[in-house]
Parts: sequence; C-alpha cells; structure tokens
Amino acid sequence: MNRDNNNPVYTISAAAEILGVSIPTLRMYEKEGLIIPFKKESNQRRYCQADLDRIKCIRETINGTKISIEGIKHLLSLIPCWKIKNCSNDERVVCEAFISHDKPCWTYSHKNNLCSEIPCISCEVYTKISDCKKVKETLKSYL
Amino acid sequence: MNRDNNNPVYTISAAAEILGVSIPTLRMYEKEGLIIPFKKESNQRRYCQADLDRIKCIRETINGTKISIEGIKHLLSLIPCWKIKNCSNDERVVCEAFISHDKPCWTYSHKNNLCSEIPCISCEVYTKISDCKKVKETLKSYL
DNA sequence: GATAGTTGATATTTATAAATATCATGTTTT
DNA sequence: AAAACATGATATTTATAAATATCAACTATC
Repeated sequence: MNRDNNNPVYTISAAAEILGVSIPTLRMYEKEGLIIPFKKESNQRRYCQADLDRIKCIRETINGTKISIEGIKHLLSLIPCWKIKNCSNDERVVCEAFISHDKPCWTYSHKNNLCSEIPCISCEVYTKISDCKKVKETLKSYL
Repeated sequence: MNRDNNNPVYTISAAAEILGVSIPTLRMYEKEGLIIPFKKESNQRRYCQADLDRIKCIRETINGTKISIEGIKHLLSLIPCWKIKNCSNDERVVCEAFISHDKPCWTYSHKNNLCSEIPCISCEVYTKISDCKKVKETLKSYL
C-alpha cells in the first residue's frame, strides 16, 4: 500500500530486465489476466514494485509448483470477492465473477454492480491476494 | 450411491479399454491422488462405474481446460472437508488437510481425527466432489 | 502347470504450454 | 527528425507435463 510499492515507474523493458524474462512474456501474463499494469494515456505500460513482486510469484508458481496458467486462473477465481466486497444477493446472482469459476473476478467488466465504482487495478480483491497459495487462507477466514 | 455405480467389477485392463487410455495412465492418476480404486486382498485394482466417470472427468479437465494435474490437486485441496465433516477446532489445527493447500484431503493418512473412522474411498468428501469445476459451488454453499 | 493378466518401477515418446523471436506500425525522447 | 522504445499480432522455439512402452516379479484363471 505504500507509495513506492505502487508507483508505476518501470517501463516494460525495465521490468523484463529486472525479472529476467522477455517482453512478450509480460504481455502474455497480462492477457491471461494475471497482472494489471498501469497504462499511460498513450496506452504504454508502466509497472510498479508490487507488479514485479506479483510477477515473481506467478513465475514461481508456474515453474516451481507446476500449476499451469489455466490452473492459476481457476484458483484465483475462487477468491470470494462477493464476501470481501460485501455484494448484495441481487448483485451476486447476475455477476459473472460470482457465477463462473474459470478466471479471476478482475478479468470481467463489472457493469451494473458495486465493482464498477472502482477500477480493478486498485481493488483490494486484486491487490491483496496475488498468490494463489494464499487462496485457501482467505477462504478459511470467511468459512 | 446406487450399487451398480459403486460395484468394483472392472479390471485395470478393462477400465483402460473402456476409457481409451493406457494402464500406466490409470496408475498415474491414482499415484497423484485423483482416483482411489478398490483394491482386492491381493492388491489388484478393481474399478467401478463411478471410478470410470471420475476418470472421464479428470481427462476432460486435463485435455479440455488445460489445468495441469498439479493444478487439479490444488483445486481439490480447497474442498472444505472440515466443514463437510464438521471437524472440531482442535482437530482442524493439527490436520494436514486443513492446513495445507497442495493436494486433496484424501491423500493424507488422517491419524488421530474423525476421518480415521471411515476410509477415504467411501468418504463423501471424496465421492461427492470429483469434478474440480464444482469446487466453487461447494464453497459457496458454506460461505 | 501353463497362459493371461497383474504389480511397481524406470525409460522413452508425444503433445503442448510457456517462452521467445520477429514483424509492421505507433509513441516517446533527445 | 532521427534514434530508441513502445504497441499488438503471428510464427517459432524450448521446456516439460502427460502419456506410453517395457521390464522382472507376482497373482489369477483355465
């Protein structure tokens, strides 16, 4: 949450350099909905330190635990966003994030519910649970 | 739950034939904890119809959705067995299935808690949620 | 007691996810 | 306005998960 962690100062090439990955890889993670970098008015990406940490964690999960990207997406889709955001029942039953189970809530557009008020990039559901190894802990706290 | 579905009549070669997979593949799914076939006194496997359906579902998940076996294991580890079985808090805090998040509860030995009373092969946690696409529905029902 | 089928284990093959390279076009910087 | 770096898209390479083949030892069936 501190300013330095969320200050989007790294270009995509700088981020790739620091992380030791190629630029297309970073674009791929984004396309898969695993990361939401800040975008300038010109559409250029800027990464913050929290983004780099998040990507580091993604890589450890893919290369260390052998969970595939598709598996990570399914795991992150289980984060109980409707509980975290205190969604009404009326909102839940029409919300794709609540209904589906194949990708994280922040990959949906969130029209017509309370999630349209705040962009996903700064939503606590996205920012607080970046590691799919921590989904179970989160679930336990609401069960 | 009906007798025909749970009658372990198929040998491993018959099961492989019906499913269109090799015998080592069936042994692999078992080693990974995705399936628990009945074992005769002589240690030979016998598969029931419910086992075949379960394996069909596993294959669809691996080959259809592209979730890896490791991903499936992580997803199944999120089934809230402690809620389903009504585990006491004392039991939970020392239970590997409750604590860990990398493989399903039925892959643990369950010493010293209520799960030691009944073998996992006939436990409702194992038998009722074979499809990791249905884990979210199960979670919702307890959230 | 001979044939067929099982066991677990290791080695190998195959399929494909993950990562990278390359492209023409657009933006930023000096 | 030239150089450096960005964009998305497609094609290719690489790494490895998933599946299979093969093995000697053991069990079942006729």
